[in-house]
Amino acid sequence: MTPGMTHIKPRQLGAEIFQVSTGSSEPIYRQLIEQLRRLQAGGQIVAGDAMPSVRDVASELGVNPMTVSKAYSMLEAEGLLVRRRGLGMEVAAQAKGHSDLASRLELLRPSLERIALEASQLELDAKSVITLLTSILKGK
Amino acid sequence: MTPGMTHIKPRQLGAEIFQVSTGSSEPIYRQLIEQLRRLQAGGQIVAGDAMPSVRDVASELGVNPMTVSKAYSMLEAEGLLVRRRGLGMEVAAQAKGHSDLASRLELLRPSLERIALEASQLELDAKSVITLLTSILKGK
Amino acid sequence: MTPGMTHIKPRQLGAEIFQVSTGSSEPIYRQLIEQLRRLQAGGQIVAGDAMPSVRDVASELGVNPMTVSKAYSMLEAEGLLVRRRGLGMEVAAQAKGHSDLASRLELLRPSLERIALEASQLELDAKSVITLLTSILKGK
Amino acid sequence: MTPGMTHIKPRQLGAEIFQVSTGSSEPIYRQLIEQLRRLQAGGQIVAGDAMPSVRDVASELGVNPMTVSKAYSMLEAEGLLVRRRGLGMEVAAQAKGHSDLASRLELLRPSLERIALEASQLELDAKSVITLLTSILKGK
DNA sequence: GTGGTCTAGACCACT
DNA sequence: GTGGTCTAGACCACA
Repeated sequence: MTPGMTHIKPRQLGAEIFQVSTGSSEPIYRQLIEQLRRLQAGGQIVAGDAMPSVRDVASELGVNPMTVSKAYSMLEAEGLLVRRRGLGMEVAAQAKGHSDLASRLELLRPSLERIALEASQLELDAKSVITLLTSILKGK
Repeated sequence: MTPGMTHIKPRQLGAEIFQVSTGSSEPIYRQLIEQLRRLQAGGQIVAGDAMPSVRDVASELGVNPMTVSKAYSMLEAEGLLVRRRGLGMEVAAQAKGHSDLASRLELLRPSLERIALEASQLELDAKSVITLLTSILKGK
Repeated sequence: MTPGMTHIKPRQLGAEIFQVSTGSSEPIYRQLIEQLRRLQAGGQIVAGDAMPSVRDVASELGVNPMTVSKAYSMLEAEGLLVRRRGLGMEVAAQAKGHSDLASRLELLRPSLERIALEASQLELDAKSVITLLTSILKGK
Repeated sequence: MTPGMTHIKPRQLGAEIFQVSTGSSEPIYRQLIEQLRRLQAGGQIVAGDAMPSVRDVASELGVNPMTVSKAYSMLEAEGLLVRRRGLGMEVAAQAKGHSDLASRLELLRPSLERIALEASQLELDAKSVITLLTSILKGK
């Protein structure tokens, strides 16, 4: 491709964008839905990106295709994905796109409040919790 | 326990020790079980403490008494609670009791790892996350 | 029941509120969804009414329970139904309720426009179409 | 056909004879098939008329050429169209031709019965429905 | 009893 | 190849 010539062609996303824990009590299809919402809010997937096929995701994760399909369908109903008949799903143009930092932090707030509740039940001081979280965040 | 201070009569715990979110996909009975485990590891409930009655907890939380009863039964099977016929449940003497700081932190690690995953999907930097968590922990 | 004493108890809806044509190309679950939306807009089902169980509807219609469940889930996601854990689904309080005549007519407009298109392709005059529709409407 | 008026050369139909809604759950190829059946029953297309090319219809409607091709093939199998090698499809001589009014009305009956069902679910009175349909039919 | 989730597998519509 | 729909049947969470 000649430098200076930019092909604005949609990206094909791979099945590895998803990570599920089958042991969790959270339903798999819901894990997929919430991950995709975050990836979209974080700007890691953008309008026009082609989603990995239902079958690819299903075989990669070792789950039934219908489980993935259910997640895709609900994301389509919610407007985050659009179906291209016979071609697959892609990220909707309508999708709000990369949110600003404050909005994204707000999406994390409920999870952090849960942490705070658990920490208080465990009688953990703020410093210990922060230290551990910092090391986990840095380790990634 | 402060030396010189003797527990003569067991403490009666109130239903407010539990907080559940009925909207969550996590089963209510499991929320109850995990909260009680944390309260016990954190030393906030100790051997001999009388648990609030199934009926009180159920009405306080607005859930079905069977749900609370199921949690209590599973905690009894696990050895954390014991059933005192005619008196209700109390925290078992056998219960390991207050764990050390490192052990309690380990109980929080899975939740923190989930936070790290969500944060990375939201493209949030460590500093912002730490700042928000700190403010939430301090606010409590 | 003593006259003058009114029990405001929620009504239990029967499976016969639904009619599906399995031969149609419109998916069964979607037929169910759209029928329920109309019944609600028409005020024939109101907030608090208990929906017939998934199993009842499935056996009455001769379809798989998952098909009915899918319709119920999507109506729940859309806010028209709420799930009462262990008890079944009921019409949401939030549901807008009986719409006014003009709004309900608007819900019928797309179908009527389709009729107009088909009639024009069949070279049918307005009078004949109106006459036939009138007889069908009266026959009900 | 007016006496004295002779069709010497077949008419070339344009792609605009078709109208599809891609959002509908009704398959596009079926929408095409049914529209053509109606146009033929209504006498708007007659034996010998040349159908617009698959490519024209596809680009005009924004659908895949295979979809149009499939509809044409099924109409050919049904005998309504014939394939003229190198020239495209045309309306078959064998086609029954313009049906009488009663027959055409019967083709519309199923759609009207659906209207009646929807109207009853919306608790709409016959008069309102008739009034709206009349205005739509007149407006066209 | 209620609905929810998941699987395995079939068939369909569309590219 | 893509996703959609449906079935039959299993197991779970909750009342």
